[in-house]
Amino acid sequence: MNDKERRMMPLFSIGIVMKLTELTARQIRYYEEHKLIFPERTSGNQRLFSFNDVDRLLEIKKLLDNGLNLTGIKLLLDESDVEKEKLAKIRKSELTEKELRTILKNELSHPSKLGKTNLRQGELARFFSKH
DNA sequence: GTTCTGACA
DNA sequence: TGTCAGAA
Repeated sequence: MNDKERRMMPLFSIGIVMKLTELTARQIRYYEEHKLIFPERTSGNQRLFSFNDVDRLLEIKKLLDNGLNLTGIKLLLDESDVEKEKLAKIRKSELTEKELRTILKNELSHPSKLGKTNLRQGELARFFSKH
């Protein structure tokens, strides 16, 4: 079982997640209604949260403190997920030279969080020295 | 005892 | 968002 599968595994009850995130059950259910998290359900219809869900909830909590509304947070989280996949591929060297060039080109014209927080300096430097 | 959905002074 | 009801 790889890391991705581990992070997606449904493990925690809402009670556990409440303690882990210091959010109320009401808030957690509300965020699910608004498609910010996707917990599984037990045969008895009780929510089961993954490590990923907990991570997202902690991020949501932080973003809420910074004054963002749920819509903005959803956009950021979705975008963040896309970038995480890019990084995962880059780390596993699954990208072809052509794809690497495309990503770099896009980053130069439309800088995203890839070049700010997600990408570490070393990784960015690697792009430039690659060719 | 815990969690679920729906509703609202 | 908090909280209560009624059910699972």
